[in-house]
Amino acid sequence: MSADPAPGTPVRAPRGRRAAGVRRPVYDATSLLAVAVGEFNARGYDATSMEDLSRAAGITKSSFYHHVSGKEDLLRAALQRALDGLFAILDERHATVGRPVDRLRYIVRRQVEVLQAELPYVTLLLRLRGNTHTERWALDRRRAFDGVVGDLVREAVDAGQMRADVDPAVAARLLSGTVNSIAEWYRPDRPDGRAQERTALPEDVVRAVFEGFLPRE
Amino acid sequence: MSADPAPGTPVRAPRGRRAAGVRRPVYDATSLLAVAVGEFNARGYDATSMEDLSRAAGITKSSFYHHVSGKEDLLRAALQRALDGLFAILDERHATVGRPVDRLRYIVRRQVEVLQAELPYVTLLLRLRGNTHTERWALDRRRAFDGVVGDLVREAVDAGQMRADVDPAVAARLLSGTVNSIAEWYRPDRPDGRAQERTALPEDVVRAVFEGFLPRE
DNA sequence: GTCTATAATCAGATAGAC
DNA sequence: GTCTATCTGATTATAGAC
Repeated sequence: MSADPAPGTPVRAPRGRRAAGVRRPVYDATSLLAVAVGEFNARGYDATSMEDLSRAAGITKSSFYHHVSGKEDLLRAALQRALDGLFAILDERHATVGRPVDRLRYIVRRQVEVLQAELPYVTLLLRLRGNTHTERWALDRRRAFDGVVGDLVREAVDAGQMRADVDPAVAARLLSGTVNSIAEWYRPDRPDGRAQERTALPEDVVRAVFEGFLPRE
Repeated sequence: MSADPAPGTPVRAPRGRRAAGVRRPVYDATSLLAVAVGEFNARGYDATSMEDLSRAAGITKSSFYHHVSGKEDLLRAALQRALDGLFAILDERHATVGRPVDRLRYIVRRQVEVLQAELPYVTLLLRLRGNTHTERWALDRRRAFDGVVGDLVREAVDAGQMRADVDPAVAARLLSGTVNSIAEWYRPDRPDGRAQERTALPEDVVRAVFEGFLPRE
């Protein structure tokens, strides 16, 4: 911030001064990624321009480019984070040992938890259309994850631990679809006193999916 | 490419000749809508240009504009069709009389059937972000539909016809999410002999959602 | 009804001053 | 690190010939 403009300089407010009390955060690549992902999710990746992103960050497009290398790299970084979170589940102990149906139950619960914890990043992942190389890479990785879950469903059905009168392939799709659909409505920041809903949701999903919505008898 | 126009074919200038045997269909607004919706779903609405649409139809952009008034009007027409299909369900007899849980079961089954029958149009509806006035209008209508279903879930829970240990609001979201997620994988044109899957799917969904994936005892 | 040509605008990205 | 100014190409849409 320059102290005073030279005489004759158009009297502009000192560059970068903001409304009283509104301090611009000090950005780095990570915090700008968070801003960008928020915008991507609000408008859709393709409908969001670099201008939109920089405006959301409170700087110009050029300044934004000083921090990030481009729109698609932002996307890649966000999708990497989502995929890392999901694949980490598959390495956890309860996902690798035990009856297939119990491993499946565990993975579903953890999938909901990761979705809650990394909501914007997972949301972005779930909305990909596959237009660019980056999107197709992420879709492939996501399909690989679903493939592991799908195999587990088949195992559980074969072992008689899940109902056999629904095609295992269809069951796996419905299972993934149910979990993923949460990204379309779950919002962690409830202003009212519903904070505990967060911890209840994974168990609610597991119950609903495995036991159904009809009352226990 | 093509040697001669077939007899009776209007003799058009050589421009726009097509590969041998590839006859361009006679387009009207409806058939171009079908083409457009297919492209919208493949790439996303925002990522699809009018150039993409006209190329998919086999005519130039200008010719395409001769038939349709613009990109957003195509979207509106498609969404109208999807919404009409869904709202029609709510007027059917089994959706209006009987126990709440039975009406709900019926609506879910019919929702899957409409999704199958109007797949591209419903798919487009389910992917809206709300960027334009048209999109927000459709989202509002869609929320109204979900609201009716949500009220019915609450009624069923209050009547003891659905389990009460899952928040009715969450149950309604999961229910809608499960049904809607079908649009992301169901494809009516299976080349193999799986044609009957179409009639099985609605019942599979109803069973899975209401009874769960665990085996019957 | 289809075409070529083009207008008007906006996109992602960069140069270079400060 | 941020800015103004600009480049290049794509986008929606139209004009007007055939």
